[in-house]
Amino acid sequence: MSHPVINVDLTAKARIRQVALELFALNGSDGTSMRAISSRAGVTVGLITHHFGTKAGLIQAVEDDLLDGIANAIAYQETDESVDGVVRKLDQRLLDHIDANPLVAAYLRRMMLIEGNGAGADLTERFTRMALRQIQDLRRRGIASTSRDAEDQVMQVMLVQLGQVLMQPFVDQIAGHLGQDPQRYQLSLRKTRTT
Amino acid sequence: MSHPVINVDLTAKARIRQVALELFALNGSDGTSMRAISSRAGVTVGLITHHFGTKAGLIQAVEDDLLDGIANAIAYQETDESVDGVVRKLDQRLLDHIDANPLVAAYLRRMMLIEGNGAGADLTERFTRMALRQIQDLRRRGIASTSRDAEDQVMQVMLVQLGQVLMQPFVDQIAGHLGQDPQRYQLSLRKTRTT
DNA sequence: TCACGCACTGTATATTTGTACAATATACCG
DNA sequence: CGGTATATTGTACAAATATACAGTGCGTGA
Repeated sequence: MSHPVINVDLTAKARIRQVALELFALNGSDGTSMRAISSRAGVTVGLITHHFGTKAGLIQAVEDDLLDGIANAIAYQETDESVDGVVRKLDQRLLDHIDANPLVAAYLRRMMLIEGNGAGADLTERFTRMALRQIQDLRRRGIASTSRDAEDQVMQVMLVQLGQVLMQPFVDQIAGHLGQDPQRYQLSLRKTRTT
Repeated sequence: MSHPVINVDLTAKARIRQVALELFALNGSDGTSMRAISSRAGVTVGLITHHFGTKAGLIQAVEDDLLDGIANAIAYQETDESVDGVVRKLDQRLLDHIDANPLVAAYLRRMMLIEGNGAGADLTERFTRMALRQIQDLRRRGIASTSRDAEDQVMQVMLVQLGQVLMQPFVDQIAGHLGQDPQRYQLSLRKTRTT
């Protein structure tokens, strides 16, 4: 109920993006009006169109930011040396980043799981390509296993790691309705290759 | 592009419900206007309000129908006798029914995975309670294992069976973007009880 | 100082939405 | 046949929406 929760440390443009991500993740981009964004960000609607042109432009900007954040999170870091531990580190960094940014998780969930055909397909494709690029980068540096092909490794991290994160609220919800402790139930995914 | 694909065998009321489910599953209930429904169903907007009162009433009716269909599909049938095979049969019937009604799967996916807080929470709760009722019915008839508690069995079927169905498009989509054969990758879920 | 660019505001507009309602056709029952 | 309930239409309306645009304030560099 505390609507004008605005972070004055950010520029108006950044604040708009931040609020937009929040509302998009919560209610979808279709379900959030520019007026709702402007009101929560403490600006006028006109400023949004000034900075981002159109609503589609704002969505684009939000997704660019989101993907940049993930790319940075899972990028190569100097501390990565050992060949075998690096894949586990990659997985962990992705999970940490999503854990630290629940709005990112919610947005990805909405887009990747539901809007598979349509608006979300683009984001899913960009995410997939980005992950593939990062893994190929690690391979070029000789610090990611090359025993399996890169595509297989991408499927692994996206389905198993990301998939579990995306599904967890579903588990919690059902456990809640059954009066069970959600902590006791965790979903473990594995991709089975039917050769 | 063949918009007026109307099934004249159905009453207008049933046709409205059918078209509504289709559009709701595809674009969400917020994303589909009553005019879009009326146009595809070959009726006027007024008729929808006449039959269902309001848009919320239509959504309610669509979900009632959907849950009824599932309840019938997984209900006790005379052919069920053996104690051990009946749980597998229950799983299979749920999968068959969802397989035969992809729109139901799409609607459930949207509601249960995304709108967990909000509109979809109600449907998820109703679904969960219905599943619990069915399993308790089987137990009362003595044809479902009572070694585990019913809640555990519900979690099993909902997370493992339903969860896999809901996630499959996600797998296919990523595999498609990686140029892999989606058939080769299947997601297998299992719930781990961290006691 | 002044002119220019940028952030920002407020208003106007056309479109879409859900709902309400009066009017008409149709079927059904005595 | 007559009449009443139900199915169906068409129109009207207020609210919300995205976008466009003309204007205002302000800092910065020449």
